[in-house]
Amino acid sequence: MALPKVHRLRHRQDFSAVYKAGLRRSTQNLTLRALQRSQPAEFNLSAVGTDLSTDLKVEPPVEKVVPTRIGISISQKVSKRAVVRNRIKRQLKAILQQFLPYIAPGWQLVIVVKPTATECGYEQFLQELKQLLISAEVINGH
RNA sequence: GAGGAGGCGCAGGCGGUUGCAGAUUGGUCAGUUCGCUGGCUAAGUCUGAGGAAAGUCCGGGCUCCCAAAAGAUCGAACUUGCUAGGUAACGCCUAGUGCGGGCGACCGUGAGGAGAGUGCCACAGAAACAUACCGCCGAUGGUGUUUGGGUCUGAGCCGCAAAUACACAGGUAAGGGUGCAAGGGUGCGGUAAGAGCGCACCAGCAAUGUCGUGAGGCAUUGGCUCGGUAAACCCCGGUUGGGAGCAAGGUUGUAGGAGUCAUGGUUGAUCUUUUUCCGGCUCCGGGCAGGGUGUGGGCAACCCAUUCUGCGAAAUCCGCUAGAGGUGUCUGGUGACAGGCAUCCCAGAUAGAUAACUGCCCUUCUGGUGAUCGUCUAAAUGGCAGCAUCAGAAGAACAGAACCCGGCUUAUGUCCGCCUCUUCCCUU
RNA sequence: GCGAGCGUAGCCAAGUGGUUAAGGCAGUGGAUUGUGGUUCCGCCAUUCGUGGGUUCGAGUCCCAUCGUUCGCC
Repeated sequence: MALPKVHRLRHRQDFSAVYKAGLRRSTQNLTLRALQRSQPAEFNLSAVGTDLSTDLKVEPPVEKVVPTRIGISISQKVSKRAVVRNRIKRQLKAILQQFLPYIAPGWQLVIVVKPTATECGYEQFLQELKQLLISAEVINGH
């Protein structure tokens, strides 16, 4: 289970924009940074995804659904072994795949993994992510 | 049966469902110079990590810059260093030589020069590179005593002889002691005492012969003998053009020049030679650098193309996966490897895809059941081993491509599998 | 991708190849004091990250390896 390309944050500016303007929530092993991107002005400000914004500009009355985009940040400080880092990323992606339908459109999320997370399992990540998304009010009222 | 040595292989197999990435074929949207390009999408098809992908310790390919290439001398760097071969190359590999270790199979080896020079060798010791502390000797020389001889009446004297004392000059490197190390070792002769001073054997060195492509091996002869350290500086030999690295570089964008009046321009330095290099001069032919705007025509001016320099953007495209490629087979070679033929196409992500669950088979282990032969035993309804079948468990660990290859090193095993050899014990 | 440094007691650390590795803080034993502090005297490294090698001798020199820190693009 992994996220399709549409729902991923892919460029450096995306991440730095979220870090600059987004809100911040954190639990023991994870940190969530989130940024709502519903205003069209913000599209122009952020130099990201020009092809996407042009698509929207062509037909402004039809509210095309802006896809939720998620990035996962995990540094070498968490673990020096690539296998460990990749496993954590895959687990987080699988969880987010389940939550994706409940997330309000237009959010840009970055999940930062803290160095303590090496010992955590799937269940731990599931709980913490749920907690984070609810506290940031990213998940709309079902 | 027990212990050991060396080498090779494998990284379970075939499917299913869901999901991700790429390719292809469609569909659709946008742009278009009508060639196509890009985005989205999936009814389908195909493909999707490793033996180390790792560490980045070496060697290359590839790309750009210093015009390029070849040679000579000097310099610099490498830190390469027994020999022969293999390789695109290597500090890698193969086969050998010497030395060291092991009963052996086998293993290790940073293995040029200390007889070119300099430095260092703490403490101890006399002395660490040329010296003598204790000791031994004191033949010879010196001094003294005694005896004899010579001379002489005698005292005495002596280039006299013998004996003896001293340990003064001196000799010695056997022995003691110190040390990692004290100038070959052992034995016999020899000597005042000793000593390669002489001889025998051994070690080492040199020469000659012989075998080997060679490192070296073997034999003979010779003069007798030289401290260690070069992973201290260094000397010698060898190798190398330097720098940067796929974030190279191309493409694209943008800014500023040049658009030719130079007599020549280079790789660490100097010199020489060559050129399908760049540029210049002379002569001949062509042109007065090209295209456009402008103008009657030209000049000027401006724009484009060309060329140079600087800057920047984006993870859009190319580079970007057909290669010193894999597999099979034959030939040559002791071998590393080379050659021929056939056949195959096998990841290309870019905040970075390869995952989750599951079915059958296979392998191993544990337990049960069954039949039959083998073996142990005096004997078996008992034990051991194999076979068939059933049930359960395990199939892991180390670890994730990021331009690509060749090595090295490190990590790792389901009590993984296979082969060869060696030592000891028991039985025949 | 390219490059540079550091590992020495619980902590901070010095250390030309030559004793059983200098200090400071901390710890600990004793003395001083009626008690505590101060002060004074002691003790504390089974060996210099690990494994090989060179050397008579290695924390130091060489090689390999592990960990860690930092720089540039």
